[in-house]
Amino acid sequence: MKKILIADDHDLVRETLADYIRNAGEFSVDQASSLDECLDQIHQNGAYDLVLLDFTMPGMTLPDGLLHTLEANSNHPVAIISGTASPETARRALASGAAGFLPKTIAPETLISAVRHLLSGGIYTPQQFLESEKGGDHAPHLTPRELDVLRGICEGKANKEIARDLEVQEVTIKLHVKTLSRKLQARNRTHAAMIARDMNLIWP
Amino acid sequence: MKKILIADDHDLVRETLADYIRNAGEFSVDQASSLDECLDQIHQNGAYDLVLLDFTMPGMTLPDGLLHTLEANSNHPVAIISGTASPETARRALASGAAGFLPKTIAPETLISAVRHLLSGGIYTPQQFLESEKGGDHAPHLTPRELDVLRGICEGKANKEIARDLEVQEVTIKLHVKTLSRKLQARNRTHAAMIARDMNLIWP
DNA sequence: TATAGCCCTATCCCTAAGCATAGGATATTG
DNA sequence: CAATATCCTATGCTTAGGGATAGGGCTATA
Repeated sequence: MKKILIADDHDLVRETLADYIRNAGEFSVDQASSLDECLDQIHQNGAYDLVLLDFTMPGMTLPDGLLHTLEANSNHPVAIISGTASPETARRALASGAAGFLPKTIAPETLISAVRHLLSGGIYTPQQFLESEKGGDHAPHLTPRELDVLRGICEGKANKEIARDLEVQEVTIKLHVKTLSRKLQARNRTHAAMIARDMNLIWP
Repeated sequence: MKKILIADDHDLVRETLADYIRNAGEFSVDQASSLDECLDQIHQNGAYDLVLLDFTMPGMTLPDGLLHTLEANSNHPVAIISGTASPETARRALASGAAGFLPKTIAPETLISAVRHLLSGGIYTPQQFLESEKGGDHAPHLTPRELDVLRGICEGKANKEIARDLEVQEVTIKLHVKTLSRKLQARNRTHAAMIARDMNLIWP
């Protein structure tokens, strides 16, 4: 029987979901409620045949959280499951090596068939997320430093303050703000903050 | 048999959840996948004994979405259910007339008992959300105009741009930005945007 | 009618943000 | 080694954001 791990911090959602998948009778399901717990489970129980990762759980980021999980799971399929899904995010997830992207808006029966498909090595993405695949829309790669600055922006800090925290000059922060805004295609810091949140780029 | 309406845009979550509650054998459960659909259901089928409203669904805002639902449902209990729950938000929901606040992190069995409690006219809130009840932390009331400006801020627009859209002078926007930032206790527009998103004050 | 809340405007001011350009210091890697 | 990427700094500039203060007009309501 195939082993599946579901990682989601919402007990209510995760457990009813795990129940539902178990009731299909074909899978054994384990659970985790954070990224750390997820990695622990994998290390303890060995690689799973499929890992379903919630996009908005403690410790989860894109792409790092996904990459860590893939590595820990010996590159067995890992799919992202999310409620607040944008096509852009879906593409980022797939580009980073996810085997699938499952919005929580899909029907339960569809989920089961998606799981079967993923277990047999397939890639699953709903049509609507592939249709809007406008060309040249790369997943922006932010450097560690840029992420530091982005974190500060998201907390509403001023450049000067971020500079103090990171122990660099204010001009340097301005530089990072400019470049990361370009990469995110944001028109200013506020926009960048909102985009960052949409994309789950940061984690407090 | 008590009638319950669950409104959540995530089919997967809503349906597995509805199943779970139905399996308790005490309730009949209807579903809606947006605020509008929720209001429609109430108008068509009459008031429900309990409505569970997802916090992050199309059309949902606090407090307006909640108030509309309460009104439509003849003030029968309406509870908010949310994944991204902050104590602050919980307090805002309760202050606006919600009968309860159910984070999606609660255990499924706890949910059932909470539902029973709500149906008998009680108020349900997890302890942790009441404990951190620091005094004097009012739910900020933003005027319609302030919400308009806030929407613009969240889209990364400049004051000048917002002014053009709303057909007023730029100074007016600055005024609104200042006052709404005060009300939200934000240090600047970026911070205000993040807080607004946390509190679900805005909807595109 | 008086009070209060909301909305709009004006003027003055200072600081923060953002852009461009240029250069130096490290690392890593083909 | 040369190429690349990242990070930091500097100078100079323009515009945007944010704050204080002081009005006027409107509407609902006590």
